[in-house]
Amino acid sequence: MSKLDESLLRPIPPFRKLSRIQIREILDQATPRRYDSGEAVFNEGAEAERFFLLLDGTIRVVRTTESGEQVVALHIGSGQLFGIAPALGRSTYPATAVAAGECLALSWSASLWHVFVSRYDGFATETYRTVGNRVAEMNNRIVELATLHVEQRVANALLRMINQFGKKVEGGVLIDFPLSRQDISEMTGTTLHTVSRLLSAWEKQGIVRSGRKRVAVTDPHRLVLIGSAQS
Amino acid sequence: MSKLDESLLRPIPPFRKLSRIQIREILDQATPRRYDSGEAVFNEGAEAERFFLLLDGTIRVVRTTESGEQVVALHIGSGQLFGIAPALGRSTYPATAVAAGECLALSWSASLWHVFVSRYDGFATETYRTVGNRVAEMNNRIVELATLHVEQRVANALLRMINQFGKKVEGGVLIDFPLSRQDISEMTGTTLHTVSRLLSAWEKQGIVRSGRKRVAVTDPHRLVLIGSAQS
DNA sequence: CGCCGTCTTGACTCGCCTCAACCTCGGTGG
DNA sequence: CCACCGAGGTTGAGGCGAGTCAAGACGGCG
Repeated sequence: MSKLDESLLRPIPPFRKLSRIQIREILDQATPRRYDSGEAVFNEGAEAERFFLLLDGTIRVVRTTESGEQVVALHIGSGQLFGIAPALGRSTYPATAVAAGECLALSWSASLWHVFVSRYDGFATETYRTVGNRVAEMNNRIVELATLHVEQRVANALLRMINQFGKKVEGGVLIDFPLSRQDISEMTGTTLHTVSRLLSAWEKQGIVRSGRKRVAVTDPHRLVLIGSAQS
Repeated sequence: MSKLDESLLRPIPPFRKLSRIQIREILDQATPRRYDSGEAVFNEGAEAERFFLLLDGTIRVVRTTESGEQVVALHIGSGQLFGIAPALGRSTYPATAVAAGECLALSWSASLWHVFVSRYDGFATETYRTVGNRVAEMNNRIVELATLHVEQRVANALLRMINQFGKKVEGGVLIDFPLSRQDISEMTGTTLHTVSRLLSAWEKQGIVRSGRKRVAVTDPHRLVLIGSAQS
């Protein structure tokens, strides 16, 4: 196994205050691994034996209902910790993490969590800041689901995606990982049919351009209007 | 100001491992206060200067959309910490906390948070366990809102309420704080009209008994069936 | 006693889900 | 190299769940 470079962790908030030596320690305990598109990193309900840091790619966090429907809880981008059940005193993962596109992640044994927290200055604080952001995001989704119409929810979901994972291309911003109509419907609590209809309509109006598992937004401002249209 | 009794905090998880002397220290720094029904403890967006422990009553945590609609994020029962923005690295409260019925709470300056965490064994761990539970609950609500019908969501909301705040009375379990149709609709993302119709129908079937700001469940089992009815 | 907040109930409407059929494209194997 | 196949996407028709509009009853509090 080739040695991991210290510069990998340097810019990531939880590790920002650490010395080169400390980062070396942390890296030496990490297990790197590649995941194929669609592969599960861990499964809902499984023992939370490890926690993860995504180095490259995008992770989709999914929950499955008893009746087999899927709901996308959130997406994780590179540089973010995930699977941090140990941080919240849980012994099992609350959701399934699936690689959306090819991914590269480090992982550590869950038993190291409290070691990191107590030994490394700023690690806990920064990590809980991340948790706080996710909680805030979840709260917003609850409010959205409870008050907005499907059209607005889909518009907002796309806007969130381009903010988090947008990549500038000529004539717009591309969501930089494979994203099907079905995926979007699972993020917004609707059906792939309705999403397809909306994207078709928006394409005609020049707001988005989309294809097989690919969505680019060409006119974000119009989407903002749609997403916040009152009543 | 009369001295608070140490036995108040003893049974509460974050303080369970502490000595009598430590609890005394903590109590001496606390400010107790009573809140009238409907009074706000703190407001969404305000500087998070204090964090709270609810000693008695029930707190409703509410978010307001730009268009003025309200969404109930969760309810807090006695013995729970709330307004713990500092724990998640936030400097403002993400939601408004309103007393549902008369309440009594202690509060501490936010600057004491990191003191508590570092000085008192088990405080951090137990608190983050609480956060974990709330995150799990939020996740469940997202899944519910995204996949279930209104009838099922209302049934599940009532079940959650009787589990958390239920009080046995003859012929059923009463939700032990004032809860209007409007409140229930704000918890489930629907309208007070629909909630009223559902409760009327359930009352005819002998599943609930309800009145002005009062709901009691007489047949929880039937509600469970309604709440998980497939398709 | 009168008023206002809460609750109820009917009638109507429409957003979005369901059902169904078909299209398109990329990958695979003969 | 081409034919096939299946996953993903599109689009129409129809129906119903639940929101909106509207009117009135109930009941607690000042």
